[in-house]
Amino acid sequence: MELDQAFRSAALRPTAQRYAVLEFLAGHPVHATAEEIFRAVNRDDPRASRATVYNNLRSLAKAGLVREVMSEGKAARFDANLRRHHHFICERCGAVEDISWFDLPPSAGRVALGGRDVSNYEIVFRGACEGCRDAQPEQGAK
Amino acid sequence: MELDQAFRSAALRPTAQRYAVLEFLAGHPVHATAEEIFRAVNRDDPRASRATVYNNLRSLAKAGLVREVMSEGKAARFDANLRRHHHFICERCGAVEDISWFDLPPSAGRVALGGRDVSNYEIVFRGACEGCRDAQPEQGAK
DNA sequence: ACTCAAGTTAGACAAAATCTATATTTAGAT
DNA sequence: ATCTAAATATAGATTTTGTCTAACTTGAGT
Repeated sequence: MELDQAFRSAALRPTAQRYAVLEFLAGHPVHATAEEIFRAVNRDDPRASRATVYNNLRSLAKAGLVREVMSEGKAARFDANLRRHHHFICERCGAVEDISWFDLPPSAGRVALGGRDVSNYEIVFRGACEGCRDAQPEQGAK
Repeated sequence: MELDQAFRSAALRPTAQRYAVLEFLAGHPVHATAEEIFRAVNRDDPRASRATVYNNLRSLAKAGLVREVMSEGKAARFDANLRRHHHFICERCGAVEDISWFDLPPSAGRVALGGRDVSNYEIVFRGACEGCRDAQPEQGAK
């Protein structure tokens, strides 16, 4: 499976717990919180303590197999989508969706960025997702 | 002062505590955490409890005068939202800097965004800020 | 089999945010 | 000016999120 591949190329030991964390994230592209991952991993067998989940999220992140995505709520969220992508946040239902990658025109922001050395960027869009857009346009009063 | 203006147009009561929170954020564009705001506000007079600071950050955010900016650490960070802007995060020193606003070309991402209704967006750049770029290129071992 | 380092663990701890119940302030009516 | 209802503020308890510690387990290399 390609997860083994990922571990090998990252020179990271694929322990049962670590594997389970990565497997969950790879199979659930929903930007799970550490707590959700903890519960999911413990539903199946290789039990992992909270500390282990946090430890592994950190080692996976350091190896580049997972990344912590910025989020508005208090709990950190993680993502195993290794392809570059942008994000869309629905302001009505709170869903966070991946947007497939497109480049900014090379000139964009050249002036605004001044002497900074940009190695990466990401666009975060906000608005109404398809589901919410089709629902009640505003719900009047409340 | 323009803050009164802001309160009036948001139909939000400018209580001493609320005013102090907004004033601090407007005067310190550094993406403060709630804790920093709490301490700053209590250095001067109108003392505010922690709960009040959180309450006011939320009411100000709902009124659009302030916004919670996404951040990597665990503590939420806030920004007085008087001008639209992008962000730059230095991957070496962790600084978060504001980048003056520029629009995305209207066609950008049209396909990738599908049927979503975008009402706003923000670009987050990463890399080395001017200070870090000029410092040691990598620092060898560590 | 023995050793050492990496990994895991439970639970204590700390930090960040929210909640609760009460007190205070304010805007508007009288 | 006084009263009342709604909005706001408060201290402290509580919950949620994340980190730390110290003991235990595992496995690769010898």
